[in-house]
Amino acid sequence: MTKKVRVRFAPSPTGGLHLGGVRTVLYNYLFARKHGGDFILRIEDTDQSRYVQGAEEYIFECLKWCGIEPDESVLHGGEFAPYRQSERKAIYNEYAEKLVKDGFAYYAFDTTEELEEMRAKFKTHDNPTPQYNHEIRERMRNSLTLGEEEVHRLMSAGSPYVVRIKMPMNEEIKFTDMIRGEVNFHSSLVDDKVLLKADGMPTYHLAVVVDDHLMKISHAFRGEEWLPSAPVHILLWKYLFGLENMPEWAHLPLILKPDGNGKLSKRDGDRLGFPVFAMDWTDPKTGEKATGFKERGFLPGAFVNMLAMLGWNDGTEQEIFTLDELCEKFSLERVHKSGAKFDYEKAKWFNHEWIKRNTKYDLRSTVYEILSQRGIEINDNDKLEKVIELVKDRCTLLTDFYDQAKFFFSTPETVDVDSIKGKWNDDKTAFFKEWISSLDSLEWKATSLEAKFKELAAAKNIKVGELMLPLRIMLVGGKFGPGVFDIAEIIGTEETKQRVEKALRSL
RNA sequence: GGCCCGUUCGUCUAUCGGCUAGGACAUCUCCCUUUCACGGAGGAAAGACGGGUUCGAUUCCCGUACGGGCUACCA
Repeated sequence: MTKKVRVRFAPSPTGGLHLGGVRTVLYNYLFARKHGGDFILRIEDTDQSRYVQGAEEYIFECLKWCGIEPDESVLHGGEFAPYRQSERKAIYNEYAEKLVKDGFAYYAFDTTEELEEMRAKFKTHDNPTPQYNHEIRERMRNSLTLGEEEVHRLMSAGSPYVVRIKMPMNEEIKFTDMIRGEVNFHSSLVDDKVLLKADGMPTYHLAVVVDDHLMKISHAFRGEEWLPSAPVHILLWKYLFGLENMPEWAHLPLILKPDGNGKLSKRDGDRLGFPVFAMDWTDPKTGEKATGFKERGFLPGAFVNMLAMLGWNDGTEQEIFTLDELCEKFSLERVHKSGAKFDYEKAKWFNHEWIKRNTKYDLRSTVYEILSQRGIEINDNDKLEKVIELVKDRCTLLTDFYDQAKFFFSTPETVDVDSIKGKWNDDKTAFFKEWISSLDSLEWKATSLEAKFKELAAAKNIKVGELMLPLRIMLVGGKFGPGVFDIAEIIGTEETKQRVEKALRSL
C-alpha cells in the first residue's frame, strides 16, 4: 500500500535559483512522483525587504526548463490557495495569538536598540552572541515581565511588538529525520525565536509549521542549514497541531564550494568561472547578473542528472539517468548525509555524455537556435542534421556547436595559411588546381573524394601527409574539425572549389 | 564560545562485519586517428587518529582531531 504524500517546493523568491535550491526541488519532485503524491509550490516571501519582483516567474521558467513542471495554477487557485505567504498574512496571526493564550509564546516589546544593548551587555569571551533565552527573557520587556496592565497599555498605545516562542526550561526534543535518523536537542539551549514580526508577518518558523499543516504536507524537504531550528518547529507542531500530525522531515546535505570550504554561493560562480544558477538571472534591484547552466550550453537532462548525482546514487555504477529513470529509482535512504563539493569538470562531463547520447533529431532545434543567435543562417535542415551528426561527439557544451559547425555554413573569415606557407611549393599549387578541376566529374561522396585525392598525389609523387593539412586549412581555416573529406562532402562542390581557390591566391 | 551535523583516492562516490577497498571525473602513459577531438588499453591515487566490541573491522560503540551548518524582527 502506498502512502499518499504531499510535498512542497518552497524556493524563496529573493533572487535567483541556485544549485542547492534546484536540487531540493528536484528531490521533492522525484519523491512525490515516485510515491504518487501531490506537490505544492509555495512562495516563501515573508521578508518583504528581500522580495524581488519577477522571481516567481523566473523560478517557474527554471523548473520548466528542467522538466519539473509544477502546476502553474497553484499560484492562482486550487485547494490550498493562496500560495504566497505574503497573501496569507492574516492566517498566521491567529496561530500566534493562540500560542500566547496557551502560554507557549509571549509578546516582546524590546526595540532593536534594546536588543543590541542586551547583546553587548551579556557578551563574553565564552558567549559571543547572547541568546534571547529563558534566562535573558526575565530581564527584557515582554509580557512575561511587564504585567498585564502594562502590556495592555503598550498594545493599545500601538507600541510595536513581536511574538516569541517560550522555550521550555528543561525538555529533550527529539525527532527522526529520514536521512539522518534520530536527532536530539535540549530545549534550554535553544533561544526564544521570533514567530511573528513587528510588521505582522510571520517568520519562517511559524509560517512553515502553519502552512505545512494547512496544506497537509506529509513530507518536508529542506537543506541541512535548517537542522538547528528544527526543535522550534517540532515544538510548534506539538503546541499547535500535535506531533502525530507532523510531516516527516528530510534535511538534505549541502552543496559546497569546489575549493576551500563552505556553502556554494553565487559569488563562487563568478570567481571560479562557472554557473551556479539554473538560468541567467539579473537581480532587478542591484542589476547584478548571474549566468545560468542553460545559457552556458547545458542540456536540461544533463543538468538534472548531474544535480541528482550530487548527493544520491542508486548503488550501482550507473551514472547517466533520465528524469524518468530518476523518478523510478530515487530513494531517500540512499541520499547522502554529508555535503558534496561541486565539480564543474564533472558537470561538463555529464553534459558531454548527454550530447553524445542525444540524436541529431533531439539536438536539431537547440543547435539551430544557438547557431542563428550567433548570426549563422541555416536554410537546409538536412545539412544541419548531417553536421550535427558529424560534430556532436566533440561538443562538451551546446555552445561548442558554434565553433565546431560554423565553417559548414559560412566560409571561414580567417584562414591560417601561415602554418602551411613554409613548406609550400608550386607542385602543391598544381596539385590542388588539378584536384579541384577533377571534382565536377566525381561522385560527390567523401570516399570518392579521398580516393581521387590520393590517386592524384601518387601520380604527382607528393606524400599524402603533406597535402592533408593544407586541405584542412583551406576548408576550415585551422587545425581542427572532423575528417576533411566528410567536410567537403557536406559543403558541396562549389564551396569546396571556391575555398581552395581562395587559399591558393594567398599562398 | 555554544549547539547540531558530518569524515573512503585531488573531487563525486560503492561497500550495509570477510577487502587483493570497486567505479566515475581530473591527471599520467600507450594505442587509434595523415588535424583537433571522440574512442580503446593501462598506471598512479583513499578508509583522519586513538581506544574498545569481535575469530575478523572501512563497516558497530566511545573519545580526540578536523570540516561544515546554525547561533537575526533572513530564509
